[in-house]
Amino acid sequence: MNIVQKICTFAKNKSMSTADRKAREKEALRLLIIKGAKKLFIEKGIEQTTIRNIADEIDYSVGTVYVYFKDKNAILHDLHSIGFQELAGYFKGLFTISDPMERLKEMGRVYIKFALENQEMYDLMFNLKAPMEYLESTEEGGWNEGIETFSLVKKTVEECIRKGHFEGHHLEPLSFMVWSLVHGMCSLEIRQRTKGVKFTNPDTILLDGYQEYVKLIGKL
Amino acid sequence: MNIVQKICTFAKNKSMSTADRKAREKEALRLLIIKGAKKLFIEKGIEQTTIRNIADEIDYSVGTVYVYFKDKNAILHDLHSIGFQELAGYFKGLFTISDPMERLKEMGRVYIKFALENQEMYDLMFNLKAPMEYLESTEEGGWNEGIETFSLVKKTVEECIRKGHFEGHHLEPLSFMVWSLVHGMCSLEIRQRTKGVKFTNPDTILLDGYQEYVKLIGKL
DNA sequence: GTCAAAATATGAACGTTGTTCAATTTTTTT
DNA sequence: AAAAAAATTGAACAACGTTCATATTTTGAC
Repeated sequence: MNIVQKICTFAKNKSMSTADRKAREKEALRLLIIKGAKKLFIEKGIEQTTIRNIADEIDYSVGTVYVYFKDKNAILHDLHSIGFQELAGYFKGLFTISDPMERLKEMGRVYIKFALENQEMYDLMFNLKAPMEYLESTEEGGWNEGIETFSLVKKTVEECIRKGHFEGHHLEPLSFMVWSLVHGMCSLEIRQRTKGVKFTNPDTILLDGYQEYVKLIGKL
Repeated sequence: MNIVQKICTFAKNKSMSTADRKAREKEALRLLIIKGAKKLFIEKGIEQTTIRNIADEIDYSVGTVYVYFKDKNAILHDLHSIGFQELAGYFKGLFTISDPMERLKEMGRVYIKFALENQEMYDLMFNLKAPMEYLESTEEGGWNEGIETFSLVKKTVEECIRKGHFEGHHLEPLSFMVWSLVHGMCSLEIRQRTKGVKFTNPDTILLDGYQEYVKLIGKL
């Protein structure tokens, strides 16, 4: 079928239905792969999951996975994006809180909760190299997932400043500091750098640490 | 040579010299491997460095590497410990600063400087799973490297509290928060999660962010 | 100096990994 | 029903960490 025929095929409606179905099927299989991958990642860890595992899980062959994804990094990047969509969704839900200071505090709690309940996903979003390597291997713009989620924090900090809080502080570095503080706690915990450090109460050290931060900014 | 002979050999001094030399040579080769590994890690990244690369670098065979190290994780753990020794060394040097608040601020700057100048080492110390996996595979106590370094921060925070700073705050969660804040900034930067986030001044966002923290605790 | 034994070093071989691609099977169109 | 297109397959490849029987070197007693 040459290009002209393709255009004709595209023009006549009777064959549009099958083309649409094909597209839907392609998307469905893509999603099936992602879903299988996510299941295995959570079950046995990202590093312990192979492409063969994923193919087996969804009853397809290895080759098929590579038809739908350029490489393993592409799968990891897709899942990393899904993680950011979920986190950003939680953040957006917090905009019902009108007091920006309260909203900012709650954002941190939601962030920590998300990180602890989705440790493999969090790893993918913030610790692993794969998603960033995928971005560098393609020419499809920057790290929009992170930028957009961060902008929700920045917007909230901005409202705080406008309301008279954080006097003498600057929006961007302050927002970065806030993000870093919460990320740092989650990162240390998930990467096992709190184990062995004998805190008085190891089980609540994250929330206790966060409480110190809340106390701190409460004075500003 | 049976066990009795070994004890005899150990008892008589004339053969101690060669035994000592042997021990020194073993230690020297062990150090050679570590040094070669570190060089390659810095040159081409940890993930891109193979055991074969390391063996080639020091003109030994793969097998020899495995005589001196149980597995790759053992090498990574050794280097991770060396990193902590270096960082703890810098921290100890700061105890010439008598004002604990000034010392705490300087600790953060030194920490950030160390992280940015030794990104692969920092990754090993705080982001990679290998060193912790090694600890779990052996029964040789906990994560002393991290605990001891953290205790230097804790000690300084304690002095701050004693001097009347951080009123209403608690030592351990507060220290954890401080560490998390600085680690979070370094982790986000090193793992490329600041790239693409269009800060007004991307080159200085870490120090700018840290400055906000310094400003913050300066009021307490 | 000689020689057996102990210590050290070697690299071929194994099982897994991510990845590719010619061949096969299935679906669509004519 | 046949031809064309699309989708799927799994054997094969290179590279990885790791092992271990073999080879080499060093040691200590005579």
